[in-house]
Amino acid sequence: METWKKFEQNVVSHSAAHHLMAISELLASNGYARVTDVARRLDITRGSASITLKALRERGLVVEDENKFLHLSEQGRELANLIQSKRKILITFFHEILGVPEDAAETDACKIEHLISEETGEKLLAFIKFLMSGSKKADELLKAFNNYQLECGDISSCHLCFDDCFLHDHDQDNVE
Amino acid sequence: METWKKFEQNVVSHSAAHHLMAISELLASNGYARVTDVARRLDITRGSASITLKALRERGLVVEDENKFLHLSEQGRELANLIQSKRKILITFFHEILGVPEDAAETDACKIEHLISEETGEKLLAFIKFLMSGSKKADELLKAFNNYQLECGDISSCHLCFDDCFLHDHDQDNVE
DNA sequence: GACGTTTGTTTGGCTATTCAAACAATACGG
DNA sequence: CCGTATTGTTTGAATAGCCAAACAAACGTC
Repeated sequence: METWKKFEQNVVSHSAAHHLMAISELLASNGYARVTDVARRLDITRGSASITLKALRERGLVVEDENKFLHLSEQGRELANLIQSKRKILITFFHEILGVPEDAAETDACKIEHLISEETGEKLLAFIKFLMSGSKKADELLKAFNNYQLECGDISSCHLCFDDCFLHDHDQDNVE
Repeated sequence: METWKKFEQNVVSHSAAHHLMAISELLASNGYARVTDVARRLDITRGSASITLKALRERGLVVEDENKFLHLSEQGRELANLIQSKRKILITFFHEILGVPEDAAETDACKIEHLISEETGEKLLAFIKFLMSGSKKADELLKAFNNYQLECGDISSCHLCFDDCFLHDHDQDNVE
């Protein structure tokens, strides 16, 4: 399978992920979640929410009351938590560590939260924990990175020109 | 506009991005790129490629010869390079720095390369450059992170439980 | 020049996601 | 009991991608 086709092969789609998280958040804030509440929260029509939620019910991620109240199954809850964790990890990394403005960080995180693997999420979490552990080494490095960014002026002078920098270092390691 | 709806609002879709990159790579490796070549490279039918490439032609990202040979417009080339740069940056970060296995890093990068903003890409590039600059501080930190990872054993013991760790540090800063 | 291959396009079908609009069921007020 | 509002579902239409299959044009071979 070509790598690029794996884009669609995720546990849940972006839309489905947000339906699950909407239920989770509504339960936490309002105590209940119905089709209408999910639709309102996601700013889509009740019809759309109804259909998507029906599919999630059939997949066993969402459960419905006798009274039409929606709940997450154990599996659904785990999935929602997983994605929410990834989002928080990404926002923290982009904003707190890289210094991307908060709203841009949130947009980027929202786009990719349901796409990154558990493995990458875990490693990134470990990295963030390490950098924010308060250890002298980490603090110094973060400070140094801030200065480095300032020195570079607008890093935009570089404009994502990755190639020139150090891409082939590895190949050339052997050549030396 | 709800943040979560921005998922679809990108310069190009995942599919379109890969059509552009396929042309770019085919031109580099074979010297030419036709509809059939793009289709073969992406492992889709010629029909699908034909339609997607037609749309890209209409958007001015792809140009066609008198002889049906495909080329990228200036804009198309820039876009392809941008996305390719982001992919390389992401792979480097996931694999070289976080220690995610190479194929997992590539899969993750492929999924999100066309989604992250220029700003995040630039900051991430700066961060990578800084960490891989060979400076003593950076090297020590990377080594320390590796040890940290080993100590934690399988970080899976933590399982993306972001919340407990330090999420609310900021709110609590003020409380003290 | 007839036959087979390659190439590019078009068509019909499928899935997922959205909307708008129609509809049914339930509930509340008077 | 009638009218109105709320809720949830269904239906028809749109878009984006994909496939399979049919098709036309061009090229090669003998």
